[in-house]
Amino acid sequence: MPKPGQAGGRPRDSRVDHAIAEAVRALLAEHGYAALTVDAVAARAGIGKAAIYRRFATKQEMIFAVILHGMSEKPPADTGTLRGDITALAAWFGDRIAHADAGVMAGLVADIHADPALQTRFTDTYLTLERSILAALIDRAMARGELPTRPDPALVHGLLLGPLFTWQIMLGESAARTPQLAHTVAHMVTDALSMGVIPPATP
Amino acid sequence: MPKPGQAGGRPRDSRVDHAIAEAVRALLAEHGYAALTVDAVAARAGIGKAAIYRRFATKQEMIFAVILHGMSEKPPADTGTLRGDITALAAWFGDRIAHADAGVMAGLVADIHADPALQTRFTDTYLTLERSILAALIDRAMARGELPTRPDPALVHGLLLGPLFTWQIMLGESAARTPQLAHTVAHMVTDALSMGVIPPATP
Amino acid sequence: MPKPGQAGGRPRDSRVDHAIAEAVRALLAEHGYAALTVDAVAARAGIGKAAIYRRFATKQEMIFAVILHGMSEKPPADTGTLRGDITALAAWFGDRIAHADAGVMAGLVADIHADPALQTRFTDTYLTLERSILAALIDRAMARGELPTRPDPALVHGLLLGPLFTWQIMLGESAARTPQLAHTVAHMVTDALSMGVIPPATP
Amino acid sequence: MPKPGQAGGRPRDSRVDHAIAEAVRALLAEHGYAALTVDAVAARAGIGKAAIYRRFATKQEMIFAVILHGMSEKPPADTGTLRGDITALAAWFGDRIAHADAGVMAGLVADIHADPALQTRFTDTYLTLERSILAALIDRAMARGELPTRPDPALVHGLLLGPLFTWQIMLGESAARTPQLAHTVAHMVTDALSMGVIPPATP
DNA sequence: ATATAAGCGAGACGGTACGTCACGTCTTTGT
DNA sequence: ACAAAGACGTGACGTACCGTCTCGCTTATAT
Repeated sequence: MPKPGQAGGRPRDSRVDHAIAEAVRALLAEHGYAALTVDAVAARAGIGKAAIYRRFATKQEMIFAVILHGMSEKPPADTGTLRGDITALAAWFGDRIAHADAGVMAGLVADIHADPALQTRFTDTYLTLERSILAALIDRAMARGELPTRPDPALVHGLLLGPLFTWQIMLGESAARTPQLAHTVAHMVTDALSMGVIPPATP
Repeated sequence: MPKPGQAGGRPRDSRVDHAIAEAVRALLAEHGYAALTVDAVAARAGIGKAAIYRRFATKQEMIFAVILHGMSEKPPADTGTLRGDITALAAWFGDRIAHADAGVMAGLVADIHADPALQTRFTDTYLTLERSILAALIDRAMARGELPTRPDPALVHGLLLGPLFTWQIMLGESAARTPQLAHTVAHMVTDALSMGVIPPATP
Repeated sequence: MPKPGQAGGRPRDSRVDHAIAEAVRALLAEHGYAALTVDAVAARAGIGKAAIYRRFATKQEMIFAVILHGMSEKPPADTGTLRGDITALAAWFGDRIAHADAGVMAGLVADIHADPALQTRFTDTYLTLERSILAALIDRAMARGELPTRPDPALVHGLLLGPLFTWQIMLGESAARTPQLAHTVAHMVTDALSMGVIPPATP
Repeated sequence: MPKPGQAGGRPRDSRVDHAIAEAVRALLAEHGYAALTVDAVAARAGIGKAAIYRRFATKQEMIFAVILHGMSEKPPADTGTLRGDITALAAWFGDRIAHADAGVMAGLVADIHADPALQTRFTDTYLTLERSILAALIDRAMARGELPTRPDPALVHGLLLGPLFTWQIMLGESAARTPQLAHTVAHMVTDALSMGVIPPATP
C-alpha cells in the first residue's frame, strides 16, 4: 500500500495546456469572441471541461491567459536616442495590436472591466510592464539630457499607445496602416517630449 | 363592416421609451454592464419585456441606443484658428469620454465588434459624424493657410481621440485628469499638423 | 344638450360575428386546436382582437360558442318503440360526433375541465339538453310498458354516448365506422333496458 | 493525454426522475392541468429546468410520461368464463379511470391529439396493450365455445371502455359510481357477446 | 342637425410561460 | 489522482400568446 504522499498524484498533462490554447485560438479566429464557449473549447481540444476549470477559474481567465501568453515578446532595447527609443516602442505597440484580432481585444477589455480579479491580473501583468518600460525610456532620455522636464509616464503611455489601440478597436481601421500611424505617433510624441509639451506627473 | 384603415393602431407610448432608458442607465450604474439583464430592465421600468423587444432586436441594440442617445451634444463651432478648433474638439472628446462609464464603454465596444448590425449602426451614427466634423475642421484650416499639406482625417481622428479613449478604457486612469490629457493632446496634434508631420490620405 | 342615453351607440356588426365563426372553423381545420390563437383568428377574420373580446371573455369561450353553435340540430322524435327511439338517438349522437374533429373535441373537453365558467355553460347548454331527451325517451318507454324498472338516465346516457365518444377521442378510430358502432350500441342498450339490466337511479 | 473513453459521463440521477414525477403529480393535484408550468415543476422538485428538458422534449411529454407510468398495473388474469373475464376487465378499466383526475385525463387526451409524437407513443404504449388484452380474452372465449362469432376487438374495446371513460371525462359524473357502471357495462357486453350482437372485424 | 355613445381595425401594453443555451460544479468510470 | 464524459442547478435569452388598453375613425340613436 503506498503511503499518502502530500505532493503525489498524477501530474498535469502539458499537452492538455497546449490543446486548450490551440482550441481557444482557433475558435476565436473562426467564430469570434462572443461565440466562444467552454464546451466548444473542450470539445475542440478533445478534453473535458473539468480539465479547463482545474486550470482557470472562469472562461475569461482562460481566454486572458491564452491570449496574453503569446504577447510576451521582448520589448525593444536602448537605441541610443529618444527618437529611436520612441519609434521602436511605438512600432512594438503597433505590431502587437496589428497582430491581434480587434474583436478579441475588445471582448477582453470588456471582460477585464467586468471582473476585478482580471483587472488586477491585467494591471499587474501588463500595465506594470509597459509602465516600467516607459519609465526606463524616460530615465535614459533624461540622463542623455534630451528632455527639458520629466514628463508623466502615464501621459506618455496614453499618447503613444492610445492612437494605435483606438485605431483598430474603436475606429475599425485597417491593421495595414498601423505602421504608418505608429511612425506618425512616434514623430509627434518625440517632438512633444523634446519641447516639454507633456506635463510632469502631479503628485 | 368598416373598411380597413391603413394606418391605425395604438401609438408607441413615449413613457415606455423613457422608462427603458432610465432603467438601463440606473442598472448600468448600479451593477455594471455585464450584470444587465433584459428582465431586470423590464422590471425596473415597470413594463413588459415585449415592449423592449418591440423597440430593439437584441439587448445590445437596446443598450447601444440608450447610451448613445444622450451623446448627441453639439460639437464645438469654428473658433477661428486651427489651435482653437483642435483644442475645443479634444476637450469635447474628453468631456464625453470622462462622463461615460469605462465599463459600459468597454462592453459597448465589445458588443459592436460581435454584431455586424451594431457595427454598421455605430459607423453610420457615430464615426461618420465625427469624421465629418474633422473634415470640416481640416477644410477650414486649409482655407486659412494653416496647413502645409492636407493630413489624412482618419489619422488625425485616431491621434486626437485615441489617447483620451485609451486613457480610461485600456489604462484605467482617472477621468479627473482627462482634461489635462485633452489639452496636451491638442497641443501636440496642433504642432504636428502645423509642421506637416501627419501624412495625407493614401488613395 | 342630450342626456346620456342608456341605449345609444353603434350596434354590433353581425358580419363580424360570422367572420369570427368562419375564421375559427377554418383555422381549427387547418392547424388544429392547440395552434389556434386569437391573433390568428382576428387576422383571418380581418377584424381587431377587441371585437372578439367584446363578444367573448376568453379564447375558450369563443371556440366553445363557435363550435357548439352549429350542433343545435333537432333531436330525433318519438318513433313509437323503445328500440326505434334508442336506435335513432344513438345514430344522432354518432352523427354529431362523426362530423366533429376529434382534436377539437378533445381540446374543448380539456378546456371545459380547466374553467368552471365553461363547465357550467357546458352543463347547462349541453348535458341538460341530452339528459332531458333521455328522460323523455325513458318516460315514453315506461308508459308503453317496455321497461320492467325505471333505469337511471345518467347510466343510460353514459352507456349510449360513451362508446361513440370514446371511439374517436380516445381510441382514435375511424369516423367511418361510427354508424356501425352506433347500431351495435343501440342494439345492446335496448336489450339491456328491456331485460332490466340497467339499475335505477340511487336517491 | 488520456485516450477518450467511449462510455464515460455522469449517469442520470434517478432522484431527479423521482423528484420530477412527484412534483408533477403534486402540482397537478393542487392546481390542475392547465396551471402546470415547467418552471413550477423544476422549483418544486428542487432541480433545474435543463434536467427536465434533458429527459423530455416538451412539457407534454413530461406529463404524459409521469402520469402514464404508474398505470402499468397488471391486467386481470383468466377467470375461466367470458362473464368473469369481462367483469374483471371492466372493473380494471373502471378502477384506473376512477383513480385518475378527470381534468388531467382530459388535458392529456387533448395534448395527445395535438402532438403526433405523443399520439404514436400513446398508441404504442397504451392502446396496443389494451387491444392485446382484449384479443386474448376473445381468443379464450372462442376456445371455450362461448362466442357464436368472433367480434371485432376494437368494437368491444369501445363498448367496454367508452362508458367508463365518458362517465367522468365528458359527463362529469362521480367516480364513486364508476364500479356500478362497470358492473352494468360488463353485464351488458357479456350478453351482447354471447348473443352475437357485436359484429366481426371488417377486413 | 348634431351630440353622444358604442363599435370598429390596428396594434402597443404588462404579464407569463416556453424551450434553449451557457456557465461553473459535481459525479461517474477508466487508467 | 487525474482524465473524459456528461448530468446537475442556475439563470438569462428571445419568442409567443393572452387579455387589456389606446388611437382615430365610423355608425347608429336621441335630442
